Amino acid sequence: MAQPRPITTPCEQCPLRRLEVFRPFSESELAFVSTFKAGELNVAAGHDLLLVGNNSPHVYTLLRGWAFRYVLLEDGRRQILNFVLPGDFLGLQTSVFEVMEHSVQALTDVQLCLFPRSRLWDLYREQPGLGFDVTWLAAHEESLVDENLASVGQRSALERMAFLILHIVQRIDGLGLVKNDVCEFPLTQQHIADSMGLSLVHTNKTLRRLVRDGYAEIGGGKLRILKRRALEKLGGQAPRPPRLRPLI
Amino acid sequence: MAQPRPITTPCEQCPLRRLEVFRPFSESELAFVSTFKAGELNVAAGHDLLLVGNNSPHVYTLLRGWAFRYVLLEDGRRQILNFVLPGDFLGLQTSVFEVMEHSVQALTDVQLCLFPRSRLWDLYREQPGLGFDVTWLAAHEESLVDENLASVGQRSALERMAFLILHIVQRIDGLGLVKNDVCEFPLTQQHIADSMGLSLVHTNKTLRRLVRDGYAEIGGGKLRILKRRALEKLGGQAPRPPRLRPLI
DNA sequence: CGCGAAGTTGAAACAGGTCAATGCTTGTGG
DNA sequence: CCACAAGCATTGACCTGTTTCAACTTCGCG
Repeated sequence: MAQPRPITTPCEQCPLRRLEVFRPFSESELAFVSTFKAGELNVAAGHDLLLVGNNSPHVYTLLRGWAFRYVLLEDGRRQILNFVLPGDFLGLQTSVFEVMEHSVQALTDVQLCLFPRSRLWDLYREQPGLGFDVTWLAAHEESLVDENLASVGQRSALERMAFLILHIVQRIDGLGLVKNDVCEFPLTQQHIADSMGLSLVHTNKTLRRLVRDGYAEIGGGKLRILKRRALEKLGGQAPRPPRLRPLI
Repeated sequence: MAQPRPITTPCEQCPLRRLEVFRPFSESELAFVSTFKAGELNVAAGHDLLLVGNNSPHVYTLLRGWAFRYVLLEDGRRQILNFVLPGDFLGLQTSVFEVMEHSVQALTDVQLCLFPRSRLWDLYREQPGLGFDVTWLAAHEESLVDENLASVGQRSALERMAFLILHIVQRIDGLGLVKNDVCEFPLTQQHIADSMGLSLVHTNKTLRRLVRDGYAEIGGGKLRILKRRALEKLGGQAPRPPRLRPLI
């Protein structure tokens, strides 16, 4: 299920780093990250990367694939907090609070860069700019959850659906993975339901309606946006240009 | 409404810092924070401290009083993201993203410590430990929103109410402000409704029910916990010991 | 004393939940 | 190549938690 691997993708040749959403790194920053990286980890879809209550010796950057952060209530209800895409940083909580307060599960097969927690201190000490970047990533993740909370707390099922779709497309787009308004979409309806705080059945009905009314198409692991304007009006999403971000 | 003031509470005599929830600071950390602090700000209840889209030249620590972070949807619906209590750090987003993505409003009259954003870089450079603390605070805030999202997404109205009450009491307790299961509680039902994603009317009915069934008492700006055990079962909150935290 | 903000309460409407059945894939083993 | 199981999607019928609407009360304050 989870197997460490030698490094197949050195940081200097990281395919993500070439993307223009990621801020250019200085020589010394890149050098630091490069020695910071201790290995890679491949995990198959459906398996947990991090588990609530645990305390991993590593922190991670998602290199390939999709994952999601979630919590379980006592009785098994699951809330997906947000989806994790390439370039996102994972496991900060184990460094900061000693234990994870949520779990993270692979949605597709994923590949992660693995960094030893023990050296996180060095990062702050030797590369204050990267320290700031870690804060950036933490604040960024919070802003994702903020938006999600506003959606779940205030919007109707159809509005939430529109929001989720746009939100995901917007993020994927920043990674250069949207062509002609089409992108990968590996979520099952259960994932959608759990992230939006809706029942599976109602999610299905709402999704059907959204498709029937021609807003978008979903199927075969792909998503196609058809009426972007209308979706934006529904979901209340202003189309934002992707923000220049750090990549650790 | 908002008036800067000379410093009346030097960091060395900060009443918060004496509390045992806050981790002890070294001489040099304290010295840094002390010169970092540029002033104080007093804001009256009901006024905004930070406004979405704006970009304040300062970051803040809440010294006294309550506030809340919130976003407004286009049509005026409001989602309260979380409540802000003494010791919490505010305005990080203006440093990290250039603009705020949420607003912050004073719930009671509040007093804030004011730090120049321009020196935040110095903090990371000169005091890596404090840099890490800022990350800590960002991650902590996220964990508050995570819990809130799980509550709003998965729990029934009554459960959410129980969760909110316990959650607040737990946080206030860390500040030493709960005596005999009684604490200040300045929220109106509208605040509660907007934080839980419920209508005002239903919030009222649920709250009434909670009181009628003897779980807690609310009134006169005070909250009294009566059946803690039962509330914890309802709200799914394990009583956690307050975590040792940094205070900038 | 009177006004505005906050809290209460009942009745009716509806969004979304629950239950139950059916189909469609896909992968596995015989 | 077929049978079967397992996971996911779909749909209808019914039920209920929550919203909405519309009073009315209470409280604090100028």
